[in-house]
Amino acid sequence: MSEAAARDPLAFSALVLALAGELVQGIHDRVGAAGFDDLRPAHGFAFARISHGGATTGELAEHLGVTKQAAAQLVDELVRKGYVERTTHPTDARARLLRLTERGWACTRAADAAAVEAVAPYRRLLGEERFAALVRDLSALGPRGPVRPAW
Amino acid sequence: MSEAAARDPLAFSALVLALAGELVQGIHDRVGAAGFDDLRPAHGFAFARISHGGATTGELAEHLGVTKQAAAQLVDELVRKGYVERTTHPTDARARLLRLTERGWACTRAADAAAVEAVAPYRRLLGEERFAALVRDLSALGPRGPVRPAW
DNA sequence: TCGATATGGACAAGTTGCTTGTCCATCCCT
DNA sequence: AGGGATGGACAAGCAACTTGTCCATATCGA
Repeated sequence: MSEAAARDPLAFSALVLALAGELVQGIHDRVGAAGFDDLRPAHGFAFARISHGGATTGELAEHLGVTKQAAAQLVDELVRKGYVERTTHPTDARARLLRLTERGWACTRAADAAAVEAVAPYRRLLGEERFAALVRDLSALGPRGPVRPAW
Repeated sequence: MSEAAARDPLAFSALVLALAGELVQGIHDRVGAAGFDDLRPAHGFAFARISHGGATTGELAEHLGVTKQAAAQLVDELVRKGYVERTTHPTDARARLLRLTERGWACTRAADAAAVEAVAPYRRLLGEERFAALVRDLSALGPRGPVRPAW
């Protein structure tokens, strides 16, 4: 695949997709092993948004690239499992501000540690210098949009 | 995000995932615009496997990371839409060998062209040299496993 | 060569994570 | 104050998957 990818954009895309899948799976597995085994990757993407100063269900929906009903359903589940709490919104009585509970924060920390471990083999494989260059170039590409594949 | 990604493996993973999503979506949109608008990205991943010398439903299932029932369902749809045909397997009377029809090949060619276009902006952004380095490093990471995110 | 077990695939039913559709309360603008 | 926009809840529907079961054929050991 290595040589093919250099010439074939389709293979290149598959490569990026497969890498993303491995990273997500690797993180998910480790987070599960750390005791948070009642979550799916999508929940982690939600955490990332909520932890960043709180969020409303609508903002979460946009961030995840799904309808707000789907986001509300996901939030329901997180509340029921004790990771998230709905508080009153400071400036909008209609909205509810989502915040992480202590368990939610613990899971976030576990995910951070899991990500370090999941990325480590790749980091080692390339060496620090080439890995840094990879991160730099990927960042330059600056993909923006929902963090979750939308298809 | 650029600077964060350099230090935060979680952000790095999100970056790779978002890029993969953009590439897949970009290819999918262009293939649809080329007249093959009755397909989903998963179908494309199936084409890639079938075009490579044919495949059985079971092999396809493994390649996609789903059960063979799911793969059979997907194949049914592709046959119904005229992209794939089931032929007898040369050495195993139980199995059916899947092959692309002419329409299937046309779609594969369209996907190739679409991938070139979808990748082009990124290629331009980095320049040929850095892009080649990116492909080389990604290839070196050598992710293997189902092409479809399994979660 | 024959019997036991494994494998490819079809058929059926159930699950789930999303969708669209509808409604109400609250906000914002004039 | 009135009217449209927005955040969110409730309900129903759907599509892509799953598990479970069965049959035909293949493979392997005695």
